[in-house]
Amino acid sequence: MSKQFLITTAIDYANGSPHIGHAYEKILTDVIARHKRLSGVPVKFITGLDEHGQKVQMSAEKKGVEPIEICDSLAGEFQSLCQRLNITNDDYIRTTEPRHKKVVQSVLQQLFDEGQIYKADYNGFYSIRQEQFVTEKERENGAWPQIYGEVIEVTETNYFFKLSQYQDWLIDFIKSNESIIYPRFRSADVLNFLKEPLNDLCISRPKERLSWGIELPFDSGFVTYVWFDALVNYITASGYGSDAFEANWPADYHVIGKDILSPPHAVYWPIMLKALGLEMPKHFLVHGWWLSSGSKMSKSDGHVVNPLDLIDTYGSDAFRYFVIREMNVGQDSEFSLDLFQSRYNSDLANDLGNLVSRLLNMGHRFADGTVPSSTIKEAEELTVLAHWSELKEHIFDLYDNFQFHKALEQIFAFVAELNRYTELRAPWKLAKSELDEDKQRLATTLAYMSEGLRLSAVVLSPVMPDIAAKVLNLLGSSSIDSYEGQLEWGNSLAGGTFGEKIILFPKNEA
RNA sequence: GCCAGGGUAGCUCAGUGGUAGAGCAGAGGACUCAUAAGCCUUUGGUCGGGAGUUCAAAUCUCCCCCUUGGCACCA
Repeated sequence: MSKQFLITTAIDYANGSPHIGHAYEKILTDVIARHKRLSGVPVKFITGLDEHGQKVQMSAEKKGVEPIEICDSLAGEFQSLCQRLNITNDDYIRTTEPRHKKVVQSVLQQLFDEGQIYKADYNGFYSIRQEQFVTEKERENGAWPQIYGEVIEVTETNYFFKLSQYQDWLIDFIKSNESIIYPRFRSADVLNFLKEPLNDLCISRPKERLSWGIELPFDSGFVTYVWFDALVNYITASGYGSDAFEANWPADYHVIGKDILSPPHAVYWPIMLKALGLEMPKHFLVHGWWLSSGSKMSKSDGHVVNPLDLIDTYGSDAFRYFVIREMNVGQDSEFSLDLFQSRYNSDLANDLGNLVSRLLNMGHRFADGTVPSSTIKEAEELTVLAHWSELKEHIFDLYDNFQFHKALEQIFAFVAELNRYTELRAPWKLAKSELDEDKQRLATTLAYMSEGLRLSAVVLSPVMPDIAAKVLNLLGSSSIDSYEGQLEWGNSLAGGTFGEKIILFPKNEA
């Protein structure tokens, strides 16, 4: 089995409902996965849910239910989000699954046997109310802030992972693999963090404090805590311990938010893998956040609009288009209903959707519903061909370098070119002419509009899979599962049947 | 406080040394196949502030301001 392209999202934490950040990360990862598949690369795409820990246990107690009930419910919500967004993940890993527990315990046992995990006392200040340790840094003028309630000094025994011995190795590794973190400037955060000596990592919690977790295989009085649970999901889902693992690992991209790069993904995780003798992931793709100063956006009525509601109102492809078009991967981005509607109306409805409408209408009216052949090539056609040639040249470079916002901008500049071409040719005028050359121009114009739209649909496929398929069907063609042979300008649509006229992006009266 | 990202037209953003750009919004026009869409033309910016380097700075250097993150046994 040859190596697959392995791409993962961070797994979501089961302590709240999905929001736009969760949706974005999945869409971004899905776009990359789809693009790779269309490029002919076998892909394994993993996402999932992180279910253990204090917060889940506490909210279960508060609600008077078992923790797993909360997790099941949230797993349903997150998986349903994936469906609504048309996410093509190949696996959905939940950290409460037996396969995961098995892997976690196996790696913990291995490291314990090798002496890389040891037992030690931890002395610190513990807030009974918050059920967590607090640090000296949080003390204000010698007193603990009120939210912590009573704070007592306690000594607790725990297990520690020998993180610190790998510090020099990690610094060297990151410095000598500059491209591992995208965008690169994020490496500075990690190296900055690594300037201070690392402490060994506390990886356990006594069961009296936390029972909702995976038991340490070598001490039933403890569960493992966060890192050796959540991060390990990546190798669990890659089939660690089975033959499949070879074909999957290492990850090509871990797609994560900027908040969890350092230290979890860029420090703990590489060191854990190093200690286990496994290969390093090839890249971390670090995205920014959606800023929603406009999250309470409806000025007139003051209602708070949940961005995820837009999926149902406008369709998943419109939502996918918006987040991919607006976000410069790595930077933060602004979200507002106005911005969404502006993109929807002008790019999707007016430019793309309307172009499809006018083509279908004219195709039935002036060409008996059959896609004509192009028979002539004059200046107008040459301009369109040149534009496509230019776009074809750059579009995949942009995709491969995560410049999706620019890629979409350029695809829609090409759609605008098709609108411009249509105006120049004015097929509605040509249709009134009896001249043979005008009939040829008319046929050619409809053929060019069709072919231009076909090619647009092809390159839009990773971002708007449903719309791309619909457009191709309306042109009498069928949806694609590979770019191969699809990118050349030609006459392949000729003779096909135009679909019935349809509004691809209806404008909602608001 | 330290480190990093961002601060460019009303809005969202491109643009890293050589006469300020795009899309949207606004204004005007011709057209009519189309989702009152599209097309053409056009208004609009002392490029966060200040100083410096240079023949030339949005772009390089320094200082400052605003903003978003990181520097937590936080997920």
